[in-house]
Amino acid sequence: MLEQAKSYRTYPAGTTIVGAGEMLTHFSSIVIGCATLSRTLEDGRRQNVGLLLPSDYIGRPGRSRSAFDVVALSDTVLCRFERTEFEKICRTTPHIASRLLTMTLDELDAARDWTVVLGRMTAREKVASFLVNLARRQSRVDMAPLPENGVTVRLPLSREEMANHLGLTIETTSRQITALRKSGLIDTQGSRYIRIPDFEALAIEAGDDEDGGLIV
Amino acid sequence: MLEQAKSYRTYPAGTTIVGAGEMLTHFSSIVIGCATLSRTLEDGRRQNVGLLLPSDYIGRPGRSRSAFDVVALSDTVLCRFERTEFEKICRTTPHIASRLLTMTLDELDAARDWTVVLGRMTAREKVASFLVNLARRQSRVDMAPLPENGVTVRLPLSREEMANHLGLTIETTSRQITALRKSGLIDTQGSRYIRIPDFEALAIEAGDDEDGGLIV
DNA sequence: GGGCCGGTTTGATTTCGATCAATGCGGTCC
DNA sequence: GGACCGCATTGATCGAAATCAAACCGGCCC
Repeated sequence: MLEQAKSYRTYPAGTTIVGAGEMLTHFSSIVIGCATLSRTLEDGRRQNVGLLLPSDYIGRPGRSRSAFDVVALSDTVLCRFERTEFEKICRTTPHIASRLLTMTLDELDAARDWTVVLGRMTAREKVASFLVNLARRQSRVDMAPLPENGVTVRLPLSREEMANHLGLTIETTSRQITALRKSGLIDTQGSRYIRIPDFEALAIEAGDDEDGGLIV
Repeated sequence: MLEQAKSYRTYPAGTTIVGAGEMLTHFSSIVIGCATLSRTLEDGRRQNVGLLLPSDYIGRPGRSRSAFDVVALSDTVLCRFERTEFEKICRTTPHIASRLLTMTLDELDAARDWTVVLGRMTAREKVASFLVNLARRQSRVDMAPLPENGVTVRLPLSREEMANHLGLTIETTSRQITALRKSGLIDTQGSRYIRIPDFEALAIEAGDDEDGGLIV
């Protein structure tokens, strides 16, 4: 059933996997790599609405077109099911459907959490929140708990893509990273690696009252 | 089955239906009224992450606590199912589960759309977007198509709640409404009624390239 | 009526992030 | 090596929205 319908496909970094409004022939999940879900306004303003990491899925049963652009940030391998085939599987395998619902509800919570960041946080808090979220997700993907002292995060995005995620410009994003470094909250190693010496301290800077449990 | 497990409950305007982090004993849907889904940061900043109108639901199978505050804006009647009972129904009635998935996917798209508004739009565009969205949703609830000329929207929220929805302050929200009125894009009748003489014009102001079809 | 009270509007000023504009930095190609 | 190119950082200035502060308005109670 599931096994037979499965196929894999690789997208090089920078490729558009699906454009907004285009047909989504497959339901896929990310095996390796990283992609963004974004929208571009006519005048060129762009906003990322999601960051897809391994185990995240693309596409949805019952909707044939994508509402957003899906762009591979790094070389990305997708595990794919033909959409109508997948819908059939959903109907006949309650367990899959229920798992999908749980994942979707989690994504909904994450999207709403992000809404708070975009609507009410300062540039500094936005950057701090993003790093905290990314560190949590990466530790979850790696199946390793956050080390007590010193986490290193690999940024899968350029400054421009970070800015699009945060609703900021490249310049302010860069300035805030510099500012966080000067405050001793982070350490930079090239532009793609950030070490967080005290995770709790950064989480506080992110205005994150919640206990950042790994399992959400 | 469904019929027997059902109960109704009314919440007066201003009441908190569930607080963030509290137990969610029921899965409910709004019958009459209007509620917000919001989060408050320690320093008092507040962001609405959703506006719940009739037919929207509150709660989720598989999660016992609410991630957000749910507050009734007007007197609100909920149709409720005991949560564990509802989960049982979901497992045994694939049709319900699949309907719930569709609704959740729609909410996810809406949350992501809103993310774009919060992240990249100006105050004027935010207010215009909100009015356009609200008009579309109200016309859907009323099951009536948007009249070609002149829609009147009843705002179920105060300026403060609008500001919390838009990631703005009360003052800028109010100023933008005044500005849209002076531009002839809207007409105000008291602070809770807004008439939109030319819906398309307002949609353009909202940076809305999409054809705002009623059925999404 | 008059006074109060909550919400809304309007005004003056400040501030944070955007914009405009260099400069820096690492990699690659000649 | 040197020139170039794409990205990132830093600097100077501008502007949109926040903040501070004052009217305004409608409803309600005395």
